[in-house]
Amino acid sequence: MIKEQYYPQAIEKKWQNIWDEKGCNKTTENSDKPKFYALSMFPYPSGRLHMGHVRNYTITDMIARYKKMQGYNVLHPMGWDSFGLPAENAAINKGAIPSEWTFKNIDYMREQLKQLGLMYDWDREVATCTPEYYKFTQWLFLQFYKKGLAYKKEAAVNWCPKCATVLANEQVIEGKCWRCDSTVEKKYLSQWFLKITEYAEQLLQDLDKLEGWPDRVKIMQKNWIGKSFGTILKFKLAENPEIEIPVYTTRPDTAMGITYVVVAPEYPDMDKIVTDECRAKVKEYQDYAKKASEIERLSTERIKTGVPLGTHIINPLNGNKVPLWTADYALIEYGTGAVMAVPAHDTRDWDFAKKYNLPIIEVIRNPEKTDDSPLTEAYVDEGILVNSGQFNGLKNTDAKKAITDFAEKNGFGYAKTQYRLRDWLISRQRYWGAPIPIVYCEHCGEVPVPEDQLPVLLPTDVDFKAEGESPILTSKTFVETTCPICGGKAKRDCDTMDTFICSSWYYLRYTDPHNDKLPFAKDKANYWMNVDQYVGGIEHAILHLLYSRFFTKAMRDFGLVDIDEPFENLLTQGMVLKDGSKMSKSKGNTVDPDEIFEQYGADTARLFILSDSPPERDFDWSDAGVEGCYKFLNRVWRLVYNVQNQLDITNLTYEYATLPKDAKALARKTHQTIKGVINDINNSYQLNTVVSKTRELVNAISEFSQNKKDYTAEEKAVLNEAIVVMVKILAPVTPHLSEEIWEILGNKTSVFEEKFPEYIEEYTKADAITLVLQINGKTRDKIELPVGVSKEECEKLALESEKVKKFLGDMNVIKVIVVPLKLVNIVAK
RNA sequence: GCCGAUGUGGCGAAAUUGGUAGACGCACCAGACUCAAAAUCUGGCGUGGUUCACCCCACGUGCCGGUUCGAGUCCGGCCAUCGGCACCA
Repeated sequence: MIKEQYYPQAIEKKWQNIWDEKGCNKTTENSDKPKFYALSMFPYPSGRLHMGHVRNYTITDMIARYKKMQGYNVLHPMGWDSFGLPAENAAINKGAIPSEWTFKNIDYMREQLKQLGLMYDWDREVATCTPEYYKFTQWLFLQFYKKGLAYKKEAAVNWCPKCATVLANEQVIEGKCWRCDSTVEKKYLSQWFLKITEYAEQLLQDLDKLEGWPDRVKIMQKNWIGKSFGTILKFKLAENPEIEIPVYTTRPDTAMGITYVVVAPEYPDMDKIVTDECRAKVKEYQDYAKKASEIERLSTERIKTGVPLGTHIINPLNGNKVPLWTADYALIEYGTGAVMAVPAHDTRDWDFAKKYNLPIIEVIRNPEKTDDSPLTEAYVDEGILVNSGQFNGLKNTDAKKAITDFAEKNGFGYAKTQYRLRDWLISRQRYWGAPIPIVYCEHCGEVPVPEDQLPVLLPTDVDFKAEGESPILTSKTFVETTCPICGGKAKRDCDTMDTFICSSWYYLRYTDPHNDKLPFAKDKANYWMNVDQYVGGIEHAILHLLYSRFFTKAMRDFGLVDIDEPFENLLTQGMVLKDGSKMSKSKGNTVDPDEIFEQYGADTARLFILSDSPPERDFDWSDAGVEGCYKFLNRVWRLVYNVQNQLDITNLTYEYATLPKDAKALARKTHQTIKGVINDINNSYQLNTVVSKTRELVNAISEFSQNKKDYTAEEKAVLNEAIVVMVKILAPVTPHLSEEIWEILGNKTSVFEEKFPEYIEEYTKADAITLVLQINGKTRDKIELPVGVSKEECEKLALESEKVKKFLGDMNVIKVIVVPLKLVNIVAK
C-alpha cells in the first residue's frame, strides 16, 4: 500500500537505520569484485557542516554508489582533519579545551553526515588529533628524520612584539596583529624542514602520469615546482677579493649588461660586504624589509626600494666594477639570495635603475631596432648580442650556453637547474598539533624519541594565553624529560607539526585504520590504493595535493607502499555561492544544511546540489531551486502512486520494432536516458546533465501514463522498464527515496545490490533524422528524412527545397557541403 | 604582481567537442481545477521588427580582430569576476 504523500523525513530515517543495522556500507578486502576507492577531502571539524561540505560529499557519494551498482567493491571512508588553529583560538577566546571542543564538533558533524545518507563505512573513521593517529604521524616524521629528509634551520616566523607570540599568516591582517593591531615583525627561530626539494624532479616528472587530473591543477603544480635552467655566476667583491657573491640567473646571455648586483636584506654575510658609512642605512633598510610580506615584495607593481652597500663587485666577464645594493625584491629563499641586475633586459631591474639613476647597458638587440638609440623600456625578448665583446653577434639563445661555458672554463660559474619549490617548513609554535618527537639532551644533543615510546602525548597543563614562542612551553609535565640515550636531563621540542603533515597520509590510514603497530599494513594499502576518485575543493590544488604526493613517494622509498602516486583521478569541485558570492558568516548569506534536511529532506538537498551546475564550476544556492527539486521528488512519488495498479516488474519483455508509437517513444527515451547518463558520468562526471536527463525521462513516463487506462502486456512492460530505470538512475542521487520506491516495486533487497541499467543501442536510435539546410551558413530550412539517405540524395533534396530556392534567388551555387545525416550548407554568391 | 580558472536569456545552465544556440530547470505570464488561495495540470516565455493570429525577417554566446563554407566552440589582443601564493585548511 502506497501512501499518497511523500514524507522524506520518515523515509530517510527508515533507510538510514536499515543500512546501519544490515551493515550495508561495511567494506572488506575479501571480494572477487574489482576495488574502487572513492575519497572526499576530509573536513576540519569547525562545528557544523556547511554547504561546501554537502556538495563535496554528495558528489563523492553519488560516484561511490554508482560504482557500487557497476559491480565494484567500493571503499568510501570519512574522517576528521582535526588539528589546527580554530580549536586553539576557541581556547584563547572562550577558555575551551581544544580536545573537548574538537570532539564535540566531530560528534555533531558526524550526525549531520549520517543525515545526508552518505555511504560511509564508519568503522574506518579516523581523526588526526587522536593519539592513535598522531602516534603514526610522529612515527612517519621519525622515518623522514632517519633518512635525512628532516633537518633544522633558522627560518622566519610572524612575531607580534606586543603579544610576544608567533602568528599564523591568517592572523596577520594587513601587516598587523589580529588581536592587538601591532605591526607584525619577522623573527628567526630554529625550525624543522622536510626536504621536499629532494623530490622536486619526481614530483614534476610524475605529473605526466596523472591522466585523471585536470590540466589546470597539473599546470599550477608545475609552475609551483618551477624548474628553471640557469647559471650560477660568482662575483668577487672589489674591496675584498676573498669574498665571493654567487648569483643565480636564467639570463646569462645578458651578463655583459650587469650594472649593479642586489642582495636580499636578509643576506647572511651582510656585515662583511657593507662599508662603515653605509652600515646604518642598511640596518634601517633591513628593519623596513622585515615588515613587508613576500607577495608585496615580489610584486612588479610595488615601488622598488633599496640602499647601496658602498661596496662593488667585479664582473669577471668584462672586468666592469659595479655597485652592490640591497633591495627587498631579492628573496633570500630563492636561488642564492643575490641577483645580478641587467636593467636593459629585465623590467624590475629597469624600474630600479631608473629610480636610483643606475646605468643601463643594452646587450640584446631587438632585431627590429636598427641603431644605438637608448632604450625606452626593458627589452626582454630574444635578439642578437651587442656591447658584449667576444660574444657580439651571437643569438641570445646561443649566448646562454656560450657564456655559461666560458664561466665554467674560467672557474667563475656553472650551469645549474633550479627549482622554485622550497623545503617544507613544518614547525608550528602552536599547541593543537602533533608534537615533534625530538628531545634535546645536554650531553647527546638532538635525539629522536624511540619508536616504542610513541606517541609523545600532548600535555594538558598548558596556558594558551601565555606569551612566548609556544604555549606548550608553559607545561610543567612536558618540557622537562630524560634523554632516551644517556638518561640525563633533556628538554622536548615544544613545537608541533604543520597540520598538512597529518592530512598527507590519512588516505592510507583508511585502508587499515585500527593497526596499532604500523600506520597501515602494506598488503591492505596495496589492495586499496590508489584512490580511484578523489574529490575536493580547487583551493587545495597546490599545497595539500603536492604534499600528499611527496609523502606517498617518500613512504614508497621507506618501503611502506608500492605506489608512486596516491590519487588516480581528481575532481576539483567549485565553491557554493549564495547571491553571487561565497557563503560566509560575515556576509550573512549562509544556508544551514540542518534546516534544509528538516524542511525538505536530504534527498532534495542532494538532488539540488548536483543538479544546477557541473561539479567543477561554482554553484549558486537558491531557495527557489531547492523548492523546485522538492517538487520534482514529489512528482516522482506521485507518478509511482498514480500507476500503482500497473506496477509489475516480473515481466519486462517486449518486441521493440512492433511497439505502438507512444510505447516505442517511451522505450526509446528509456534507453537514450541510460546511454546519456552513463556517458555523462564517464565524461568527467557531468552530474548536472545526469539530473536533466532523468527529469526528461520522468516527463516522458508521465506523458505516457497520463491518459492511459488500459495497458497491453507490452505497454505495461515498457512502462515498468522505464520506472525501474528511473529508480536505478536516481538511486545514487536520492538513495532513500529510491530504496523506498524499490521496495514498493516488490523487492526485498536493496536497490544498491542491483546492477546499474544497461542500454540496447538499437533502441536509442530515432526512426527519422532532421536535415538542416543552410545557405552561406544560415539555416533556411529543415527537412525530415528517414535514416539511411545517401549524401547525393541529401544534396539533391536540399537544392529542391522551396525555401532554399527562394533564398537562393538568382545567386550562383559555388559549392555544396554535406555533413551526412545532419546538414547541407550551400555556398552561393 | 605572479600562477590558474570563469564569462551564453530575468536567473542556474545545455550544446554529441567546428555543424539547428538556449535542452532541463527556476522565475514570470496566461488558462484549467477551486467560493477563493495553495498545491497540481496545460500552454507561452532570448532581443528587436513585421504581423490581430499563423508565418516571416534581422540581431544575439563579455569586448575588438582573425581563421573557416560554417565559430559559444579554434587563434591573437583586451576587459571583468573568482581561486591559490608556502603558518587557514
